[in-house]
This record gives sequence, C-alpha cells and structure tokens, in this order.
Amino acid sequence: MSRIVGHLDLDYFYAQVEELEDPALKSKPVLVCVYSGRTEESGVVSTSNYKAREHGVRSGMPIALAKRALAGVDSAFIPMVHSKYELYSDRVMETLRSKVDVLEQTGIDEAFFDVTKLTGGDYGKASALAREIKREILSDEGLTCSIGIGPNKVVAKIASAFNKPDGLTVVREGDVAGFLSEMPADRIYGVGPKTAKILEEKGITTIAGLSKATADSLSSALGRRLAVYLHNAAQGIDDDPVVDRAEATQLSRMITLKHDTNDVEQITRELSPAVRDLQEKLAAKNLFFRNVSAIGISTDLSLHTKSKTLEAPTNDLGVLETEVEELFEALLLEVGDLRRAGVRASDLKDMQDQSSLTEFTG
DNA sequence: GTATGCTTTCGGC
DNA sequence: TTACGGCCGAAAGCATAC
Repeated sequence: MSRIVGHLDLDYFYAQVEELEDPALKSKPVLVCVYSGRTEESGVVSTSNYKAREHGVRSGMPIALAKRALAGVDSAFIPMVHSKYELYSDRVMETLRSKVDVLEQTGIDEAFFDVTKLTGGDYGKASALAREIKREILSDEGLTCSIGIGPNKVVAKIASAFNKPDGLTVVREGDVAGFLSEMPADRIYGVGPKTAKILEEKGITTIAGLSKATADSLSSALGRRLAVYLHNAAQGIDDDPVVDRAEATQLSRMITLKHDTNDVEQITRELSPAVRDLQEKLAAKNLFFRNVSAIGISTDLSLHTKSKTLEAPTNDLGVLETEVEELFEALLLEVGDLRRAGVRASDLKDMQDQSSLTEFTG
C-alpha cells in the first residue's frame, strides 16, 4: 500500500501564542523578538504575524530594520519567551500523536505524521482526519495550523505551506506532478538561498525545470547526495520514512557578548551561566555527553567551532567548564574578536536505565 | 572500496 | 548607511581501519 503522509505547521507560531494570550494584539503588527541585550534594540525578529509581514517584516530581520519598516504604525514588539511556547507545543504534539500512526516532530511548531494504516491508504479518510486534527487543536488550544497531505514528506511539506494560515491541502498521488510543476524550486526542503542560486545559474528556477535535470548534471555543483535527492524530490519521489525520533542528539546554548572580544577569560565568564544551564538541562534529561564544542561567531558573523570527544561520557559541570575553556583558547588563536559565543554538548547518551556509573568509570 | 568515527560548516525555523 | 538570535539536525570533509 502506498503511504499517506502529513505535515502540520502551527501558523506564525510564537506571534499566534502572544495574540492568544492578549487578543488586543490581533489588530496590529506583532513581532516576537530575540533581544540580544547588547544595545536597547539589538537583536532579530523571530516570528511575526501576517499584519507585520504586510509591511515587509521577515523572520531573522534585525529589530532596528523592522522598526523602520513599521515607522508610524502601531505595533507590538514582544520579547520571545521560549519556555512559554514550548508548553503549547508539547500539548499540541501530544494531541497529534494520539491521532496518527507515527509522529515525527521536526521543530517546536511542525511535525510530519504517517496515517497509512489508520486510513488504509484512503485520501478521503486522511482529509477528514486532517480536518478533525485542525478542529481539535483549535478547540483545545485556540491555535490554528496548516496541514498538507500527500504520498511522502516532500509533497506533504510543500502542501502544508501552499495554503496558509489555517489551510488544508491534499495532494493525491495522481495530482503530484501537476501540483509541483509550476512551483519555484526553492519550495523544496533543502533548497535555500545558496542552492537556489546555484540552480538559477543552471537556468533552473522551477520544480518542473529541476525535474528535467539529471542527477549527474547537478552532482558537481551540489554534491552527489543533494543532487540525487533533488532529482527525485522534483518528481515527487521521496521514500524518507516518518520516524518517531527519540532523544535530542545535541544540546547547545549561545549568547551574545556584551562587547566583541578575543579574551578567553571574558568569554568564558560571560558564557558561564549558559554552560551551567546546559549542564542542568542535560541532568534533567538524564543525558551524558561525550563531545563538547566551543562555538564562536566573529564580528563579521562567520561561524567557527572547536570540538573534542572525551574518553568516556560524563555530565560533570567541572569537566564541561574545563573543556569549554580549553576549546576557546584553541579557537581564539585562529580567529579575531568574537561577537557571540556558545557551547554544545553532543554524542549524548541516555542514562535513564543506568543504575551506576561503573560501566564508564570502571 | 566501504564502513565508521570525528570535526567543522551549513541550512532551516 | 548600518543594522544581526538561538537553537536544531544533518551534510561535508577528512582520517582510519579492514
């Protein structure tokens, strides 16, 4: 039986939550912002409602630029409170999980789901189920979402973005080619600005254009793997399964430094609360780490990292702090002043079932 | 050649 | 005129082992 896959996306999520908690916001542009703390308004827009987007506001835009776009317009600039959105997200995902065969959460506001067994491959049933899911999320949480249904993840994801907000788009197998053909190539997941530019240089701007290109002809510019994926995706072919993802594979924390600096002591001092927060998060999730990274963003916003794999997994704060300091010492020999700094723990091990540390400490 | 492991960078939201 | 976060997963690139 061929698959039926869905993709659900909570509409302009953070801003919608803010509207929900303060309905008076609905009448004006709402911008949920990450304030970096460096100056009064340094930071970026994380999400905005559609009223803000009408004025040209976009995710990732510097706050100062958004202020200019909205000069003279009554607007709400709201600091992002991630933990708040997480509570809504967790409840929505729990609801969704209970109504599908398999759920694969891919972000705080989106998830793929497989309903092949539940619907017996019947698109009519899948469509009715999607409407029911939308209704339930709205009545339980007061949130709207957009859902796409199709034969695989690539099609479902494009479908969920096709009609937003509060949309539902069902693309049956026979309709895939027609649905995709006129779309710009960058609607395909994996085609961002860089890949889109490379494709454009080859005269490819639409999915139809992409579907005519062979994987070989794309390979040298994009790499074999991406070339094959895009060649298939453009024809609506994608056998990537919907999988219930277990634990996170990495956890990280980033901060913006008060001032650009190359001084290890200054950087580790400012980063220290973030390092502790990361360790607490790991401990709360019963996770040990075996790999530690220092992350630096230079004044020109370029990214630099140094990482180290430990002999054995640990969750010790002292070890984490020591490794972070050493990694930054090495990193700072190779780069100039940093604007932002971060720490990442990866190669995580779930210690839930570990009754003692003897396995790792001998 | 292929699998595997590790570090660094990229892309998406 | 410039302006600029904090996460995540995964790919790329390279080395080693068989």
